[in-house]
Amino acid sequence: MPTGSDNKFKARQVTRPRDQVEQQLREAILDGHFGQGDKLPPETELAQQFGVSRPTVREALGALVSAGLIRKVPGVAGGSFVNSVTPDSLSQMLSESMDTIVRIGALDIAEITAVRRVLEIPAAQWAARNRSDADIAKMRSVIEQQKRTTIDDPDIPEYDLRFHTAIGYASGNRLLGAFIAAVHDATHPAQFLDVTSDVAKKTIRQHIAIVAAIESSEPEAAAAAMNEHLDYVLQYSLPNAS
Amino acid sequence: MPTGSDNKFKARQVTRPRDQVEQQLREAILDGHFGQGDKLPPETELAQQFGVSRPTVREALGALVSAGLIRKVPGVAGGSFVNSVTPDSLSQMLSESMDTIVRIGALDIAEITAVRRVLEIPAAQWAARNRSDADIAKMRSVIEQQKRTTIDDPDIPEYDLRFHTAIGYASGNRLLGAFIAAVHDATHPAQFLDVTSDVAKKTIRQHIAIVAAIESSEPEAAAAAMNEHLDYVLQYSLPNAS
DNA sequence: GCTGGTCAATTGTCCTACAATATACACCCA
DNA sequence: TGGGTGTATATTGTAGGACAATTGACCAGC
Repeated sequence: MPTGSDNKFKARQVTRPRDQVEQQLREAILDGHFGQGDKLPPETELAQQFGVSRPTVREALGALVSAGLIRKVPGVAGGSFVNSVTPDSLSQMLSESMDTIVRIGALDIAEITAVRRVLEIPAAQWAARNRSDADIAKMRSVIEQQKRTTIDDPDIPEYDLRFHTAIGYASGNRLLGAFIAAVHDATHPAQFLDVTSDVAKKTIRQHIAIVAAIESSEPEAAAAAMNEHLDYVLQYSLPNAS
Repeated sequence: MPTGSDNKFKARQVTRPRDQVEQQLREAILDGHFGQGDKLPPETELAQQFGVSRPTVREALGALVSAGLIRKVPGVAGGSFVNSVTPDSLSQMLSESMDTIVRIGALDIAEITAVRRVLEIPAAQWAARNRSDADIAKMRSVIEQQKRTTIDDPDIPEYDLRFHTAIGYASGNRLLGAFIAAVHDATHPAQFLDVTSDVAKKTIRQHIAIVAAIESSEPEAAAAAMNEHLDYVLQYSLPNAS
C-alpha cells in the first residue's frame, strides 16, 4: 500500500444532481446539439436518461427557462423548446433587472439617463454610416405614427422607445442597440409625465432632423441632432431632479 | 335577471398558481416587507399560507433565485434569504448573458469591444471629476499588483478587469460601472492571448497615466489617456478580426 | 475550557398519482 | 364536400408524502 503521501488528490467539489442536469442541458444547447426551435425530450425521458427523478429535471428546466434559454409549452404538442436567444432577450432581461434595482433604491433614474446620453450619441453617429434603407423606413414609420396620434395616447412612450431603439440597431452594433433599448425602457416610468402639445411637436421635429442627418450619412450632424434632442427631452423626464 | 347584455365582461387572463406565488413574493420583497438579509418563512409554511403544495412554492422560489432576488441555504439555520441586489449583481448576470449570446453566434466580440470604448472614455472623464480618494487608492493597489507579477500569472486579465472596473465606479455612476465591468468581463476570453513583457509594461505605464489624470482632476486628459490605452490594448484582443 | 458527538430544522431529492392543457384527428352535420 | 365539433392523447403542471442531505446548535465528557 502506498505510504500516505496523498499526492495531488483532486477533491473536486461535489455537485448536486439538479446542477449537473442543468449544466449538461445548457452545454448541450450551447454546443448546438439542440438547434433553435428544437424540442428536447419530454421530462420523463430526460429523467430516465439522467437517472434522476422528474422533479429534479423540472427544476433544472425551470432554471433554463429563467435564463431564457428554453420555453415550455403544455399540451400534447408541447415540451421544452430551445429559444432563439438574441440581443433582444438580453435587452429585456436587462431592463427588468434595472427596474428592480431602481425600486430597491440602489440606482437612480438620473444615472440611467446619463448612460443614455453616453450610448445614444455614438449610436446616431454610427447609424449615419451603417444604416440600411430598412432602418430609415422604420424610423419614418414611427414618426408617421407620432404625427397621427394625440396627446392622450397612452402609447406615446412606446413610440419614442421604438424610434430610439431603431437608431440603436441601425448603428450596426447589436449590443449597443440592446443596451439602448434597455436603458430607454427603464426610464419610461419617469418620462412624459405631463407632455404638452408643444413638447410633442418639438420632439417630432427633432426626430425628423435626426433621421435626415442619418439618411444623408452625416455622422457629426446626427450626433449633434441627437445631443440636442436628448438635452430637450431629458429635462421633462426627471421632475424631482435638478 | 339582466338581459343578456354582458356589458364589459372582464375575462382577465387566468394565472397559474406558480406564477401567482412568485409574483406575490416578488412584490413582498420589492415593497420592503422583507428587508435585505431577512429570512422568509420555510417552504412548508409558505405552502400553507398560499394554499398550494410545496413543489409549487419551490418552483416559485427557484425563479426568484434565478432572478437573483433571494438565495437559499440548506441546513438547520437555512432558509430563503433576501439578497442585497446591487448593480454588481446586474453586472454578473449581464456578462453571463453576453457570453451565451456570443457563443450562440448572435453577437461578435468586436461589437462588445466597440461598446467598451463608448463606455470607458466617458467613465474616465467623469472619474476625473467625481473620484474619491478611496477610488484612487484602489487603482493604485491594482497597479502595484501588476508591477509585481510575471507574464505567466494567470490572474493578469483579472487585474485588468479590476482596474477598469474601479474607474467605472469612480465615475460616480453605478450603472456605468456595472456596464463596464460586464463588457470587460465578457471580452476576457479573447484578451491577453499572448501577452509579452513589453506589452505588459506599456499597459502599466498607460494605467499610471490614466490614474494621474484622474487624480489631478483633468477630465479631458483622462479621456485622452483612456482613449490611447484602449487603442493600444484592443489590438491585442482580437486575433481574428481586422 | 475545549473537543467531540448527537439533535433538530430546513432544504434537496424522490416517488406516484392526478389535473390541466392543447394539438391532432376522426366524426358528424349542413 | 366543407367546416365546425367533440374526443383521444401526449405532455406539462400540481399535489402530497416520504426520505436523504446538510448544517448550525446544543450538550456531554475529557
